[in-house]
Amino acid sequence: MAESKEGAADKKKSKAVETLRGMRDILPDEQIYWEYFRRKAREIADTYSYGRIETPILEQEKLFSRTLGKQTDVVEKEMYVFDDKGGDKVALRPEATASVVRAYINHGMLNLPQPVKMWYMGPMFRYDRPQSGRYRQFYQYGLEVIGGGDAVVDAQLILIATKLFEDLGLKVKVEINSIGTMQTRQEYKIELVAYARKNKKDLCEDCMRRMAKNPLRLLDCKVEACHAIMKNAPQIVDWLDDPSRDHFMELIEYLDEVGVPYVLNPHLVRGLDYYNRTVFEIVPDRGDDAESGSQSALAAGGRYDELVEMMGGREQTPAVGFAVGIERAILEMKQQNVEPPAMPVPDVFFAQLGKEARRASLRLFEEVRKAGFNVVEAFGKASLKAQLESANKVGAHVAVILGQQEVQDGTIIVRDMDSGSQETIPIEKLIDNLKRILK
RNA sequence: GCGGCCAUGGUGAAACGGUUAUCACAGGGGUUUGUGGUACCUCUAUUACGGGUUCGAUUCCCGUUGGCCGCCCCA
Repeated sequence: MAESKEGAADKKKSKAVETLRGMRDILPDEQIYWEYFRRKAREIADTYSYGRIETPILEQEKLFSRTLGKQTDVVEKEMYVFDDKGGDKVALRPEATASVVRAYINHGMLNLPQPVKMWYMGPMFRYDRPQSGRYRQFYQYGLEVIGGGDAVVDAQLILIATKLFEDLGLKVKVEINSIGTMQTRQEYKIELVAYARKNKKDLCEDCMRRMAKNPLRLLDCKVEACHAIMKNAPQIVDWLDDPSRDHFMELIEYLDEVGVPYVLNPHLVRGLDYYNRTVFEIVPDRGDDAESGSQSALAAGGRYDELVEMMGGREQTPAVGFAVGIERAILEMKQQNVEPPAMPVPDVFFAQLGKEARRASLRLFEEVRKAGFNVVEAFGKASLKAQLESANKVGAHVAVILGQQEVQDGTIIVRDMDSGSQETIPIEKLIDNLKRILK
C-alpha cells in the first residue's frame, strides 16, 4: 500500500537514463555496415582456416598489466579495473591478444599441429576520451597465429589483412617495419634518446616527455619541427640483430612475391610491450598524400615471439597477429562511399482485418514464411488503411489481405502493390499464386 | 590528462532579453472498424542539469554533465 502511495506522489516523469560516456547503441539502420563487415571477416577467417575463439570480456587484471606493459597508457590509465565481489582484481579486456595467448597455454594448444590459427571478434574497453572513431567500448576483429616464426607466416598474415580490406571495398596501404628484439630495441632507445637530447631545444613538450617515457614515440610525432628532426634520427633497422634483419628481409621478399603493396616506414612503432620484429599497420589509401598519421590506422599488428613464454607457456613459441578497429573500418567505408548491401525488401505484406481474421492470419503467416517468402506484417495495427500504409513503406511487392468476409468464404485477397490491382482467390491457392506473381 | 566548438520535440532547424517556444520531416491516433504510395484533423519539448544577472532568460554569466573535433595514447 505504501508503495502505491509513493508511486502517486512520485508521478512526475523521471529523467531518462542515458548511456555512459563513450558508450553507444548501434541501431538497426547502422547494422548493415556491421553485418557486412562481420560477414567478410568471417569469410576471410574461414577461407584461411582460422578457428574462432571467444574469450571472456572480464579477466584478471594482471593478465594485461604483465603483458602489455605496466608503463603503457593502456594499462596505466585506460583500463577498467575493479575488485569483484570475491575480492579478485579484475579488468575489462582492453585488447584480446593476451587472452588468446592465455587460452593457448591454458588449453595445451601446443599439442595441436602448429601453428595454431585463431580469430576473434568482440567488444574491448578503454577508458579514453571519446572522439572520432573512438569509443570506450569498441570492437575489434583479430587474427593470431601462434607457434610459427617463419617470415612467411608474417607475410601471409599481412596478405590476409589486405585481402579483408580489399573485400570490403576499401583502398588501403600497408606500412611495415621491424623493431628487432627487446635487447636491440633497448640499445636503440638509448641511442635515440641521446639523439633527441642533442636537439631538445627544438622539440615539442610532448616529445620532451616521450624521451623519458616512451622514446619510440619520438619517431612519429606530428609536430612539424619534431618531424624534421626525427628524419635524421638513427633508424631502428640499423640496430637489428642479424636474425631479425634476415627475418625482415625475408618478409619483404615474400610480400613482393605475392604482390602486396607495402611501404617501409622506419618510424612505425607499437605501443604495447610484447611486440618484437615485424610491426605493421593498415592505413587508408586516399590517393592524395594527406599523411594523416598513426591516428588513422584501421588495423595494426605484429610479431610477439616472447609473449607465450612470458606468460608461462613453452619456451620459443613465436607468434604474430593483428587486429582491426571495426568502428574505424566502418567509418572509412562511409568515407570511401562503400555501400553495403541493403536489407532485403520484403516480398509479401500480410494484412488482416477483424478478430477472426487475425487469428487465421497468425497461422497463415507461418505458411507463407515457410514457403520461403520474405513476409512482414503489422498485426498490431487494426485498420486496413494503416496496414497498407506500412506495406507501402517497407516496399512490399504484394499485400495479401484477409478479412472477416474472406475467412468465411475461405478466400484471400492478393493485391499487387505496384499496380494496385487485386484479386480474390481461394485460400489454398495462395502459395502457388504468390510463387507465380513473385517469380 | 590538455585544448577548441557546441547543447531547443524522435530528427533537422527557427525564435532582436518580452504575451500560449515556431516550422519541416518522422512517428502514434483519427477523418462514421474493409484498401497504401497524393488530403485533412490531432497528439508528442517543464528549451541537458544546477546556480546567478534581470521586472522578465531559449537568448547574458558561472558551474556540472554530455556531444563533436584535435592533442596525448591506441585499433
